[in-house]
Amino acid sequence: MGLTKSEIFTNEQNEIAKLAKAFAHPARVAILHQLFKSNTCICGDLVDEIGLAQATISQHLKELKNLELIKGNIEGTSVCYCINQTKWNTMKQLLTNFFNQDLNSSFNCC
Amino acid sequence: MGLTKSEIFTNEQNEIAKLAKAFAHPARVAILHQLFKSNTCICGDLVDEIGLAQATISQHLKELKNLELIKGNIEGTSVCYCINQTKWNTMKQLLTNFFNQDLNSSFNCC
DNA sequence: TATATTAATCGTAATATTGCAATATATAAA
DNA sequence: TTTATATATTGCAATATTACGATTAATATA
Repeated sequence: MGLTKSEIFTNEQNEIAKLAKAFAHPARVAILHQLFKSNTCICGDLVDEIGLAQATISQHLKELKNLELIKGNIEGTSVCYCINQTKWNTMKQLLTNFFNQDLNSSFNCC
Repeated sequence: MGLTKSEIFTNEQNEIAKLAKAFAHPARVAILHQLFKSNTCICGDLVDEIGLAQATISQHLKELKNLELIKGNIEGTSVCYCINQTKWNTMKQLLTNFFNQDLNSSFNCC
């Protein structure tokens, strides 16, 4: 128990859920906000900007990187992160399609 | 520890995260798919359609109801659920705005 | 009224997530 | 080469989530 039964859902449903998880924590939303807002996207800057420990930020960055929503680039001792625009766009497509699906009819029981 | 530090994030960041959680599990995505697809949206039908126990479906429905993304309507012994279109639209607005934010510049370190 | 049907709630086990201190790693600078 | 700087990883504690059997509550039907 406690284990999500992925096998009973469609690939699309699992993919939507997986991507939505990226935004399901305010720290990751804050990181993404920052990456959009700023040209410099050094990990240390994110730690300063958001008030969480370095280890915690690093962990959230790893999750976003695993989903390929961001890319990291080593620059000396620091790492420069930025949005992976290609993946961001396919994610956007999938999620907005989900949001924009129409009700089958005007019938509404509630 | 293990407790999300909501107070260090903006209201918008917390709200995005809270709503994204609704879609962060395939069972809830499946429930919403079903509610969009079908006129009849009886809880028992969802249990049959999706292969999870009644208690589990009921719990997921409760979360969606708490977020006000769906409404429930008692009909005899059964309960008819459907999308709360007003809330769905405000959610859609918030999330798509987030997805559509532009990069500050064409500069890209990666 | 007694019984069946439907959904919510409770209790609990298993698993996942969040957060951080401590440590490891890797590069830059002295 | 030694030291400083920046990030990743490890280990662990606290909390949250997921799933389901059992039970409860509420209505419908016989």
